[in-house]
Formats: sequence, structure tokens, C-alpha cells
Amino acid sequence: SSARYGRITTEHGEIETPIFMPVGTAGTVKAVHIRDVKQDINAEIILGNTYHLYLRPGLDILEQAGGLHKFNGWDRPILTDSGGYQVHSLAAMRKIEEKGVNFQSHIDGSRHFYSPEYVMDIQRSIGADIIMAFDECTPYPCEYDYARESMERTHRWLDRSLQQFDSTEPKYGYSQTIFPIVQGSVYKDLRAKSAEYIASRGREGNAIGGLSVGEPHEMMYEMTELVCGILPADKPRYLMGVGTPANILESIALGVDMFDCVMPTRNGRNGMLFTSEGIINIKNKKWENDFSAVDPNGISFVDSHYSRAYLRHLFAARESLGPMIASIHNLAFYLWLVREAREHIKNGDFAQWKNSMVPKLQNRL
RNA sequence: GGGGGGAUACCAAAGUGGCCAACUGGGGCAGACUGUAAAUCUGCUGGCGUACGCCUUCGGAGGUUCGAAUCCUCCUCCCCCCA
Repeated sequence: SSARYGRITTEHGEIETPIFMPVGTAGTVKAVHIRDVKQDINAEIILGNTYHLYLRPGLDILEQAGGLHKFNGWDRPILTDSGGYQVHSLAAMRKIEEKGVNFQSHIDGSRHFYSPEYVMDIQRSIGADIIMAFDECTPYPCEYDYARESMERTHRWLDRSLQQFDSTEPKYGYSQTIFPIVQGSVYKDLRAKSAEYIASRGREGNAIGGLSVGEPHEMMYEMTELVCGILPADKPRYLMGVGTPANILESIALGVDMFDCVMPTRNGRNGMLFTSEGIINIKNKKWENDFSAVDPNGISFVDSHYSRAYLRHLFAARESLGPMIASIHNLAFYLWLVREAREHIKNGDFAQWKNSMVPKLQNRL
């Protein structure tokens, strides 16, 4: 196993790795109060999104607030995605050129232009501790020729991102750092080339993008393993957008240190609970009169305070407390999972523990 | 007492001779969701069958017709208006 334990230091605090970062796209971890993110879930770092925050509330408001930390009341580290994923997910509403990407807002259809330079400026204004280079997240499947062209363009955009980043200053008195992103779709030679390019930039951390976009898991692991073998061992590796609890443990085993995913929050809002014994669809009739705890093994307040029957009722009645409880539970579970992983890494029995956990995590309860 | 309207699947509600096992919505059941255009989307929802299909349904009973949820007769129940 290539699993490792590490620490990342920012001016908003230290992060132990492996870590899972709750996604807070629009400046909020959806359906979860910041006090619960901090205390009950005990997240160490959360995400924000350049594209969403730029559209709403906009840079003027964020700067008036004094940055995102002050705006949303989260005083621990924040990482912002660059909008590269929106190049992927909003494919129908954008056009990619060498200079940058023309977007249409999904909110009002208004037109905007993102260059790597501008995206750096936006992330300076948001004030994230870790900012991401502007990339293109390619879809799956992706033709080899397009994957290569896109990867090469992402590399050129990276150098422009770095130049802009290095020639500008933080706006709120604390330092920021930038992570470049490996691309190359599911092609080994492209992934290797990209990983070498990204490694050569010598930044404080590196990310792997363009995975978990629909490719088979074996391909995702194969690419992750290959890239981790090339990225420097003494810098954190961030696998963007991953994933299921099993995905996370398998990827930790391959040498990944940082994860983010909408799954615990989005799926939670839709009634799916992840637990150490398997997956629960709390909307299912079978939980109707199950008055046992939401998660008997869970460590968060909601796990022991509420019953499955009650949580099912909340979903059936479309009460907003349902998605809130499920989101808190899932995030607390994800954070518990990575903390456990750390302990087992330190104890030297990670691989054994991981192998015993993965089948359970995928059970359907 | 007089006059009028109505009864369709779990609920509401279309359908007024064949294209109807029956639109649509709700409810119910199940599924999907991986750097969040998502507290969203999809499927099923009379019975049996994997399926071609077969069987039983539109308040009840009878009738007209090649053919009825739709037309006729009687019955039962509900609602509204006037006394």
C-alpha cells in the first residue's frame, strides 16, 4: 500500500491527510449550518467554487465582506475549484478557445469570459487558502486526439495561471497557494506526460482531475496509480471529485491524500445514507417502523439522536430537516472514515483494514 | 315537497360508441446521483406472466349494438338550488 499520513499547513489551520473536503459550491455546504460543519462533522477544510461565487454574490460583495471566510463564517481552510469542472458540466453553454472559455450563466444566460489569468484574480478575491489552476475537465468517453489537445491546452493554461498567481498578491493578509491539475483522460501516455509536466512546476500540492466522470472504476484506479507514481511523494495529492467511500479508501491505498465529492451532500439530500455497514436508502418502506438509531456506529449527534423511522418520515413528508440530517450524517461519516484511515496508516495496518471495509461499504442495507 | 347535477383505479380528475387497462396530477413503490445548472431526475403503480399475451374493471342490475366507461331502463348513494 502507498497510503501515507501527512499534514498541510495553512494560515487558517493545519489539515491532516488523508482528508475529505465537504463541497460548499456556493459558499455553503448545502443544507448544513456552519456550526455543524465545524463541530459535529468537524471538517478541516471545505470547498468553494469560483464559477458559482463569481456569478453570485459576485466579486464586489465578496471583497466588501473581506473574503469568503468572513462572508460565510468559516474560519478554517477553504479550497476553491477554478471553474474547470463547469467547463465540463456546462458543456452546452460554453465555448473553449486558446485564450479561455466563453460561458453562459446557468442562472440568467448572461455571457462571461474566463481566462486562466482572470480565474486567478477571482480566486484572489474569494480568498481561498488553496486555489486551483484553470483546466478543462474532459468528458468520458473522450477521443485520444481531443484528450491530447485538451491536456496540452490545460498545460499552457497552467503556466498562464502560475504566472498570474505569482505576479499578484493575496487580498486579505494571509497567504494562498495554487495546485496544478493533471489531465489526460484515460490514456496512460497522456496521464504520464501530464503528471510529469505538473510535477515539474514544483508547486506545494498537485491535483488529479478528469476522473470519476463516468469511466469504469478500474480505469480510474489505474490512472490514479500511474499518476501518483509520478507526482512528488513529499507533496499532497488531491484526487478531484472522488468519490464513494470505497473509492476513497482504494485511492488512499494508491497514494492520494485529499478528496472532495458532492456525493455525501447531494445523495444525502436525496435520501441515501453511507454507513460503515453499507448504504441505506432511508426512503425505502423497510425503515418505516425501524426505531433504531440512524447509525448505531455513527459518532455525530444526528446518528444517535434520531431514528431511522423518524428520518424516513421526514423524507416522506418532504420536511427540510430530512436532507439536513442526512447531509450531516454522511459528512460526519466521510470524515470519520478518513480519520480511521489515518489511524490505520499510522498503525501500519491500513491495507488490511481497507480490505475488510470496502465490501461492507458497498452493501445495500 | 319541487328542480337540477353527479357517481371512473389509493385520492383527485379527463374520457361521452371501437385508437381504453383507461390522459393528467397527487399519493405510493423502486432506482439514479462522484472537482453541485440537482432538497433533483427517472421508472413502475388492476391481476397473472420475463415477454407476445391472457383475465377482470369505470356505483348496482338488466338491455341496445358486431362492439359500451360512453346509448336506453330501473335501482342505490352523493351534492346543489327553490320551498
